[in-house]
Amino acid sequence: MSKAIFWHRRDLRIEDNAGLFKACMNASTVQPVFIFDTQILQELDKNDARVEFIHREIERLSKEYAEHHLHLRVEIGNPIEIIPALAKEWHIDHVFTNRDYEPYALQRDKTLYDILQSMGISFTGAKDHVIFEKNEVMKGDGTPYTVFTPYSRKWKERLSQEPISLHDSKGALNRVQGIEKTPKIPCLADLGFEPSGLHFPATEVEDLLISKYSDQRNFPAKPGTSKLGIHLRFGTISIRTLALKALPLNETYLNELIWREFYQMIIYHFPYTVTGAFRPAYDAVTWEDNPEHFKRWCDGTTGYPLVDAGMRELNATGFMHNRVRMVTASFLTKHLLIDWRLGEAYFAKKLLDFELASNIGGWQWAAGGGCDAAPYFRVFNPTAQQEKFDPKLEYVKRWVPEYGTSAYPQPIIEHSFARNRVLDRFKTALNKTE
DNA sequence: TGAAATGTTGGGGCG
DNA sequence: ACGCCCCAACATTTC
Repeated sequence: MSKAIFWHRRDLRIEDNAGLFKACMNASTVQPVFIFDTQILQELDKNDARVEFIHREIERLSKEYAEHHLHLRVEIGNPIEIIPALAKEWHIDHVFTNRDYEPYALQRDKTLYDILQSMGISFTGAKDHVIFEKNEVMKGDGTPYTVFTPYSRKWKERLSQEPISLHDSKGALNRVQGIEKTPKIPCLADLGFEPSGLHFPATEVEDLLISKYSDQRNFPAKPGTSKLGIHLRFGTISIRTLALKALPLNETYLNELIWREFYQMIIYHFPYTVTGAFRPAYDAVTWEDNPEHFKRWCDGTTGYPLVDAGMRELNATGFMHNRVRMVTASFLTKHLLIDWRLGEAYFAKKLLDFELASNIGGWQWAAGGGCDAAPYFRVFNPTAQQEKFDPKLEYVKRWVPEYGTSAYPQPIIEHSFARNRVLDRFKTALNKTE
């Protein structure tokens, strides 16, 4: 008759939840817990929409549990203190959770593991956030891949050998009882946060959108992308469910899910890439870091319409179309010669779907110096990108209504000058360290 | 998951 | 008919 805590973190659902299923199979009492981690919250702005999103999903999750005669316990504070305190209060034998691979989480979970072990309590993680974890798709010689294409080939090969199976965690709830008798959820204000006013994407995605994804995804004016990033980030949809759906429909869409796992694998095996270039020679680049230029990039007033539209979309919605993410990142690093870390931090703050590994990977791809990055001499022409991917200026006009009038600023920098400057600057940096 | 510079080809105008 | 030039259009190379 063992008693367990199931600790929700980035898996805010009861369906197809690997760790929850494991808990229900190994204990007769399973008490679900969620903690608003003040270590994380204190870093954020008061109107950070992601906290609002989590709060909303916690309310939903709590209601779902109530339908299964369980009541989610919600706490605010430091998990390293709260989990052991609850475990003691409830005479818990096991703590189950789903693994989180970010550096902060790994450190936190290691500390908690030691504390619980000293109390005689087991702490067990499950694979839930990815199809294949960091060590499951490796080269023949046992070292990690650093190039996407062969990685994805091996990933798909492995998938064909061990098909995805879903966990009936929802059904398994019927096997267990909880501890809490009533739901109690803090309101957003209790957390010190306020509503953002932003709209959150739906969890549903049409088969048709996935099928058309390859053709439509590059055109930011079209609803070609699924916007499921935030749901994958917080586990309000299951990666297994999504991959099963995408598998027969569109390989290009599936590849995007594989990119996500590729970058998580990279950041685990090469943790220095959180702060430095995958190829360290690129850390020798001398950046301009002009604060006035950075501000105009953030505000979307560079005088390059596609760049400005992208930044304004980000500022207004917490989302930016993927094609435009590449264009804005390229513009900041290569045209303005501003350190990719500044752009990365800005995206981290603004993007609802922010995922550390993907953001780092994407920025290093754009700046050069990443693993499997575009060579530094591939410089996007922001005007040509607009002509190719938003030829009718639909997207531009949506976000930059004054484009084409005298109210719209002149380009902050001339294209061919910037292009020659960045080619020269990178070449110098790379020669220096040879 | 580029773009620009440079090279090649071939059709048409023209003397 | 022929050579020559021009210049799209496409291909290749370079950054």
